[in-house]
Amino acid sequence: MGYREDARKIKALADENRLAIMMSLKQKEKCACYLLEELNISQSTLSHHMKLLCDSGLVDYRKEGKWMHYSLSEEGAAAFRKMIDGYIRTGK
Amino acid sequence: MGYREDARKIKALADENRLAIMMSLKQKEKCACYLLEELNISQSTLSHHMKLLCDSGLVDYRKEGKWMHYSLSEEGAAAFRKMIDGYIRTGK
DNA sequence: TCCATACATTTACATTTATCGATACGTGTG
DNA sequence: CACACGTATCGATAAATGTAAATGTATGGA
Repeated sequence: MGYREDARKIKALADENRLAIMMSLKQKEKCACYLLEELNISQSTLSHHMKLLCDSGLVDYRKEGKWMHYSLSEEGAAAFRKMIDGYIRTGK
Repeated sequence: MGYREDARKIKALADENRLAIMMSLKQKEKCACYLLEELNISQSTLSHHMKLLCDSGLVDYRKEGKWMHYSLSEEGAAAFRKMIDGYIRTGK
């Protein structure tokens, strides 16, 4: 019936820059200012991308003073994997 | 560096109607005319979606006379899973 | 308290994408 | 060959998305 929510989560990963962010976060937790130096995008654009990734559950955030620290969510990844598998796995 | 190709493949799955198509194909191979009856979209729109899914490698096609038969690709699914895991799996 | 810093939100705009009607293409049938 | 049928492609349009400048908000330091 409603695939909207799943489509929204998948869309969170369906962007070049967000994939680059995920790859960067694989190594370790990073703060927004660090990600901003790695990618060639504006601060507002990065903030937009991080919001989508966090909303999808794939990325966790931790606020420390003025800094936002982002990291991959293992739980989010597990749920994502499971969700994807529900669509691409053959058989019942 | 170049995440464009992966983003394109993920985008193939990032749509409500295409998720519905994948769920339908999970059961068994289906011809386009059958899918057309299941979904509430026009024939040209379905053709567009099927092209994206086939290009991503997630769906195989088989032409039989006038009919196009679509099915999930196990190889495509395996490659997709692996690709996704490369982005969401924590650690190196 | 004033200011600089880090980040989020708003606004506007350009590009991409989903959609459909019309048309073209290919295939089997009479 | 002419036609019907299934599907693909083209052209146009509306909606969604990515982007950045401007502005707002919160935090810490002088």
